[in-house]
Amino acid sequence: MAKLTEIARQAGVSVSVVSRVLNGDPTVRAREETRQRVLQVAKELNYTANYAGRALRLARSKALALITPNVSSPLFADLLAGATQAAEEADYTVLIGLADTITAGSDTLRRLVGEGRVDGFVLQRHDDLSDQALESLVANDARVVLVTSRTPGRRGSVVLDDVTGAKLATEHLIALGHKRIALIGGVPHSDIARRREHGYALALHEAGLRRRESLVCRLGYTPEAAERAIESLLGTGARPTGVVVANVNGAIGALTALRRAGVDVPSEISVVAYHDEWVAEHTWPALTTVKMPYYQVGLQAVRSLIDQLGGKPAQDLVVREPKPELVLRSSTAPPKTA
Amino acid sequence: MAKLTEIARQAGVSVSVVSRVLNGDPTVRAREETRQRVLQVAKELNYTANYAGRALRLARSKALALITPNVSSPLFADLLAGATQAAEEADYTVLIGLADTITAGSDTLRRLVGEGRVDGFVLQRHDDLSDQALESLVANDARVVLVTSRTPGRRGSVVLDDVTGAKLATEHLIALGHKRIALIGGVPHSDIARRREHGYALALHEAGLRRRESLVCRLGYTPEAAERAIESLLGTGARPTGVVVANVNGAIGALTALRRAGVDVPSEISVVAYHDEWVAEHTWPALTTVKMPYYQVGLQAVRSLIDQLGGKPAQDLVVREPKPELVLRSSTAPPKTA
DNA sequence: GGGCTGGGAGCAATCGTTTTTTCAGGGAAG
DNA sequence: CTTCCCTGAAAAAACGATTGCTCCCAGCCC
Repeated sequence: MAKLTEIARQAGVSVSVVSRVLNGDPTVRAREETRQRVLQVAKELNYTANYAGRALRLARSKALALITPNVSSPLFADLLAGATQAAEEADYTVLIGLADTITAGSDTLRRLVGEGRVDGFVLQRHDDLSDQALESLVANDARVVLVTSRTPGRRGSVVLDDVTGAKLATEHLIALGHKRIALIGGVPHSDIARRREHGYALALHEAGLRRRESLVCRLGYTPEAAERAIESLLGTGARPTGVVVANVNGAIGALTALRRAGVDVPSEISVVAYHDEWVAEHTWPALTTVKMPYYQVGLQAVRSLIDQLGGKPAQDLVVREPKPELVLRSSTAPPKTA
Repeated sequence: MAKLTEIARQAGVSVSVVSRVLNGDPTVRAREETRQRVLQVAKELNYTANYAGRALRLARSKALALITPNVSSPLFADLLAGATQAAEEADYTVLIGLADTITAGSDTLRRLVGEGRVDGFVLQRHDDLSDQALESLVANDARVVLVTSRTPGRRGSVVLDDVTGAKLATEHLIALGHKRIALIGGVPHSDIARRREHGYALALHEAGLRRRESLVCRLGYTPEAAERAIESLLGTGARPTGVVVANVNGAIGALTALRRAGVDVPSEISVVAYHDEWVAEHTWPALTTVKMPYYQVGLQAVRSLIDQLGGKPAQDLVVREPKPELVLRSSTAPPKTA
């Protein structure tokens, strides 16, 4: 690879001039002619700045890590795409870290920033990771932006408009005429789960429907949890006619459990899922979902993190645009008139 | 962050001694006592080597990039897990790059290695990426290991035992008594698709069954492609009673198309998918699949890449262990006796 | 003609590691 | 009493890019 010295030699100037010209330093004092020559030689030699040299000098890696509990979700793909876009705009590189290798005692995150490999984190925490556990993972002065979840304190965050999204899903069932609507939500201590439950409750309240505690399950977002939730809901005396599942993977599990129990969807029970992904189109029946703007979350999170690195205070943002969108498929229908 | 000089000062020795002690340099000459003191101070100060300084000096980043067309697949998650494991063993870091941002003219990959951000690539190419296009993406002297696919020439590769896997899937249908077995395969020019088709053909041949060209579709691995394939298969005079779909996502699309056409699975047509993932358990009917050892591919690929970085020649490997495994679910059954 | 200004460009320090080279002192061999 | 070698450790030279300074020179005013 061509180095600065090489370009300087061929252009007949000193390295400092080359560096300044290439970085567009406004304080450079060089004739236009010289500037062009430098640019020309750099292009000919196909120059790319050595990353280590720059990072060493600037004490900045211009890289950030996106930490997630699971990469294998189309939702994460969206988030990643947004993050990558924002990073590119600011000439940053995105590393991806898997949170399941980052257990409580792990110092992976500390090392990442300690070694200067990354300047900061965008962190999507697992539902089970408490605020304290989170703090124990990252160095005190590390720059962090949490996505989809919040944490009290000085870390930044970018979350979805969970209230509106969950409300939209619930309102869809209400509009169809459902009165007994269950919620299969996240684990109780999660702030995400609380917001979604709030949206659900809000929709019921505004429609003048009673919210029954027996219709709310809080077992988590996995298909297995949703299967157990369905079993429990079917066991109760007054079955729901509609179910809001606060996660699309859970909804897939719910469909499986309902099928196994011989309950037809949507004629006996309607199911609407929070989050949209391609597989929702291929379930049986195809899932009606609420699509949330994950791309935007990734985009904002990285922008916010870069702002933070630039010295601005951490922010807590809510992504409201584009708005949550109902994707109508075949898993919802009016309830059978009793 | 503590630096070498700081440790040296506190331990009362020079930086060079600290560096060598910390790196376990066998040629270091220091009294055991001195060595212990250095180690002690380093631990107290919680020292982590600055990555940029080291990379600059060694002209090695100790990082490698895993490039993939889509992260959002459980299969990729397996691959990643294996790759991460192998990387960790050798003290390397894994970056993930998205291939869809890497179009033909893109210099992303060149820059990655040109800037010295990574030492080499593990590359999972999109089915449509030809050998030439691939070569145009990476610098000539870049170290590359291709996964699941091969390329002629000096790049390394690690592939699945596609022949055995596809053969296993086909043999399962044969064992159930099927005689008219279709294949929904990959695009024609792909080496992966060719191997899988070969496995399919081999199974038929060994069972003394005729291979009919009309029963082989080569449209690719997407759900949409498989839907079209099903439509075309159903339109032919002599319908198959069993279908091998060379990719699980395709199989999901196939189930959708069959359902739409009113064809019952498995009573009218059996479907077996290549690759296993969690959602296969939640389709209707649940998909019988062949599970392939992706984790091992990731593991071997990174090991092979690191070997290559160490100066060993590139290798072409086939992962045969653990063996392809048939996961029996509900999408396959004996054919209706005509 | 001396001092000042401002344009044009180079010097050299610096970032944190690694690694080669050098050096001082002491003990053993001749 | 030299001469050598060995031990233990320090000094110094990279690696490549950035940036505050310095230096030089021409022109201009007084």
